[in-house]
Amino acid sequence: MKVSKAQAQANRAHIVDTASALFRERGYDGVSVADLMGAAGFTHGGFYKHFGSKADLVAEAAACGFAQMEERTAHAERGALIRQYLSREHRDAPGEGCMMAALSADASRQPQQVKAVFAAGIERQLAKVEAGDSDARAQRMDAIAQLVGALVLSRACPDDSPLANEILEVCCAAALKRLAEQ
Amino acid sequence: MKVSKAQAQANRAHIVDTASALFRERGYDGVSVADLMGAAGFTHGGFYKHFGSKADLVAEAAACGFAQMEERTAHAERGALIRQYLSREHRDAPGEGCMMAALSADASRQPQQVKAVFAAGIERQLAKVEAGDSDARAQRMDAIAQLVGALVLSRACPDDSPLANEILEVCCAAALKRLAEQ
DNA sequence: TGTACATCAGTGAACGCGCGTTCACTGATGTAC
DNA sequence: TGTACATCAGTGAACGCGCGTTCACTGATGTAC
Repeated sequence: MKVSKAQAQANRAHIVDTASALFRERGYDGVSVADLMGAAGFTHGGFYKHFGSKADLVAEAAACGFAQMEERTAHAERGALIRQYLSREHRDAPGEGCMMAALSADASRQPQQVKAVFAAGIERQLAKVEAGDSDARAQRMDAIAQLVGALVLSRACPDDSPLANEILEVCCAAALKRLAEQ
Repeated sequence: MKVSKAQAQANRAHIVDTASALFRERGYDGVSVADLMGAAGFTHGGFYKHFGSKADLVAEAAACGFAQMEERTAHAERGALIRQYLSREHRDAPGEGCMMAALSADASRQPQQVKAVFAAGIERQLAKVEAGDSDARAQRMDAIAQLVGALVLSRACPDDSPLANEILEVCCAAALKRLAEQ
């Protein structure tokens, strides 16, 4: 049963979108092609009508994840962004959250092609400061590292444990304090 | 060919040690039982004379990795530690490096038992400040998050790329500055 | 506009492969006398 | 101390299973006349 070209294109985008969420939740090795296609509402065989291999999808899903992140944070105020980033909700829903925190470690074991997508995504986060202002760029880089590290560490602790929550609260306070001082 | 009890115990420790390095390099899913046993100098079948399952080893190798980290950093001066932590050498040799940076994301997808080992390891890092001094504890937690985040982000960038190196340098300078101010 | 045919997104069985795990076997170690 | 036997760490073939990938097939879409 063939579908219209427009439908096929929409289905493809839906598969990439589903992959970008599942990969963030379970890691690249934690999602099989059959898992993914099932979650997207298809059978596994059709995957290769859209992608050359699972590895190809990994890079595309990474780009999709970064784009989604950027859309969602485009119009937020900085303090609110920090609070949301280091919230329990964000920690417990990686599938819709930050690519850098969810998949950087996985990306570091992927081909250079995938790492390039991550570097481009990180660079766009840094590019939110005025071009050429190297102090502002450094300050932002430092702030992002602290946020990513705090989220990653909180997620490594037992679910909703005191230490997991303490890390979020303490690092959120520290990040907000630096924002105020800046 | 049986070996002496002392030898068997040493072999077991060697397998755990090898696993703790390989897991940090390739992630939990990137190391098979046969890979590991081969790297340790054995055939795969003997694995189950020492461990109930691969999952059991994961928790034990995590504890071993944290213990190794603690030994290696026990007598270092703080500034030197920061410089070493955010060096290219550390970034490019995760197998002998920080457990938090290499495996926190993997740990977040592992059973609670593994997460408990990570929480205990993180707690021991925090416990290096005077007990009861909550400001010092918070400051240390913040500092650790920034270091872990910087290393994780640098590793996600293409190997030895300008951005990967910039992240290390900028975050190292920021960490050292905060250490001096404190 | 209506009809005949080619296209190709999606299906689901099947492929080889590497995984975690099991097991019969080996032979030096450790023990009982 | 010397001898006979039990133990069990390590070997390597074999197991079932799920993986990524392939392929013959389906049938609505898109196209040619």
